[in-house]
Amino acid sequence: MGNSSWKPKKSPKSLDMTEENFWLMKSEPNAYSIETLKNDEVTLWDGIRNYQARNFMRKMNKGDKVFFYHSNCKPPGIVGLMEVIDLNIIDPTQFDKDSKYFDPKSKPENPRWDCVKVKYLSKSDKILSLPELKNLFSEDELLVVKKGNRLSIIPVQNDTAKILLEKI
DNA sequence: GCCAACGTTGGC
DNA sequence: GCCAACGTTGGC
Repeated sequence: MGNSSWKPKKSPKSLDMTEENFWLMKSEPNAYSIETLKNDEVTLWDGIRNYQARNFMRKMNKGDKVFFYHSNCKPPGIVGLMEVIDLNIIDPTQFDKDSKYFDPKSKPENPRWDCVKVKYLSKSDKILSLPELKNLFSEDELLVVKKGNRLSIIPVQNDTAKILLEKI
């Protein structure tokens, strides 16, 4: 449960009507879990190799809230909340030959992949399971949790986000 | 620039 | 382990 009393921020950037305040990002807990983030406190959301997901990260603002979703596990669902604290960071793993995210087609003079930095806010007492999310999400939002969908980042509408915040 | 083949994701 | 639903690749 979050202790916070934050509100959707009113920064100068929010004059931009395309601003999104809430997002959902997926990670397999085997690869990176909410517990790991809690220990790390801060992490780079690197390794995203899907253009649409990358483009969503490019639309993020500092202070945006992100629902952390555990995928490919039992049970899948939202397990916590984090906050975007830094933007437009070149993903270092694309140039790391030892990384599973190494991209030989990406050149340092023209990097293909970038990402955001997030910080831990809270871990849910109880997982918000996929069946529950299917009832709460709009059609667009369901795209991220659809079977076989490779999109791992999606904007969450404010109305949906308010409901989710009550439940995590 | 089409599209068939292929690889990956991820719930079930 | 199955397989639907995608994104990517590459021959033409």
